[in-house]
Amino acid sequence: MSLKFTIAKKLSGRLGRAGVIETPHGIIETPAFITVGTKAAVKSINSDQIKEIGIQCVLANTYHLYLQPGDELIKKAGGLHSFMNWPGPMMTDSGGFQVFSLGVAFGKGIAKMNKGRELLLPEARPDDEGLPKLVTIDNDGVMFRSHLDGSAHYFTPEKSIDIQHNLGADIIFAFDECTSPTESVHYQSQALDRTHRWAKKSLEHHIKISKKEAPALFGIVQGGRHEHLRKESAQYLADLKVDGVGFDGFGIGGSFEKEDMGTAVEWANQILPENKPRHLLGIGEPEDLFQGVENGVDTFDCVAPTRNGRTGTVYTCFGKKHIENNCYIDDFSPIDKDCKCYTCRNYTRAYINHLFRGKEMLAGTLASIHNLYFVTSLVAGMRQAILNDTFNEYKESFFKKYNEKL
RNA sequence: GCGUAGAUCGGAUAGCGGCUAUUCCAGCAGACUGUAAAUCUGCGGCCCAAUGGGCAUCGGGGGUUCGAGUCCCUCUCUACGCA
Repeated sequence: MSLKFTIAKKLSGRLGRAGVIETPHGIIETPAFITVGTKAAVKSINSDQIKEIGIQCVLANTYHLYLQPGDELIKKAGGLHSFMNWPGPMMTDSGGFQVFSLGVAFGKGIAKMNKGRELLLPEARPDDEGLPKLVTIDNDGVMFRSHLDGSAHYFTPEKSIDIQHNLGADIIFAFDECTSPTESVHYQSQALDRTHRWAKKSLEHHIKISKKEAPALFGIVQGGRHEHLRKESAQYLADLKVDGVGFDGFGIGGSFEKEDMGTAVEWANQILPENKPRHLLGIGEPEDLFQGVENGVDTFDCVAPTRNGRTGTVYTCFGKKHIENNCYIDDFSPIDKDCKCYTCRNYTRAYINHLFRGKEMLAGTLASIHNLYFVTSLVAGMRQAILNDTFNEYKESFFKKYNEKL
């Protein structure tokens, strides 16, 4: 519990704020975009590149690293920072998202963010036919069947915390159940009770095993798209104390209908204590980042910049583009002419188009560097705009171009 | 000239008398939000009163058959072998 958070300036009329989180491995100036390095690697990017992009913090994943190479091995390596040669701040996710992604969402087209409300209609819900069951939830924990080799693993809050302590990130998360928006209010409520019980167990166990250089622990707000559940969750976690000690900060989780995300975040942040950092889990498209910041989110992590980059979609100030499309074959301009990233300073659309068509590994690297720079800079710009009292202008001028879709 | 084997979408292939011609690659487009992901999805001949329907199509031509990419004849071309 070595986390200091200070607010430098608030966004007038909204919940947003600019601040600084201090961790044992350095500071995070917020709002900040944190990149995902699931298996102790930001896919296709090395540490020097992460640094050069301006990324302040990397989030790795408990579930994946527990399965491979094992948290004990990473502990033996001296922890994640040393193992992956990343000296800056780190977070680890608890495995709660895999309860969702390998569970209800597995193979059924339910995502972190969903478009349209059809999913909510019972008759439109996808069935389980022919799919392996990889997740079984009970009140004490979750049985995962490894997606790698089918072996069974039982995760409890205590186990997740143990693993995360071994991994050694600066900020760790309580074990939670990320639910699908297709679930009924009744189920969401039951799942929320479970997530709260696990939050308490996570905190208890964390305190019990913490030594001097213990990580900071964030509790995770759930509750789907229901105002009373989101608020109940925020209140419960805000009030939760074990031996007088509460969470160091909070995560906001869930799988959303696109239009529900902002309100769910706002409900939670109206209740969560102002003086502790709030992390919005798994959100990273520009429009969502703006919504998050306005509604009081300090940090975000998301796979979007790297996954999009690796699969040929690049962010530009005029919207997202498929760099592999044939209109870029002989386009010798950079991905984004105003971008200062390594990729845009040195390479053309034509070259990156060629790399993708030729299936060169460098394609994913260059596109990921650009996308990470784009998103990181976008959020850094939001911070600066809050500090300068120009947030609305910043937002307006961004979307004026971004939605033009040239 | 003779013999042998072939010719199926841009390329490579499957099919061995039966209804909707297979798959892969390339091509074109799309998706991706706490990473089952350097992955996945759709399209791929022509026509139309197009959320659907119609007509084609297996080198060319002819034939056998209720029915032919598939069997037969013939021509063309390709590869290999022999002169």
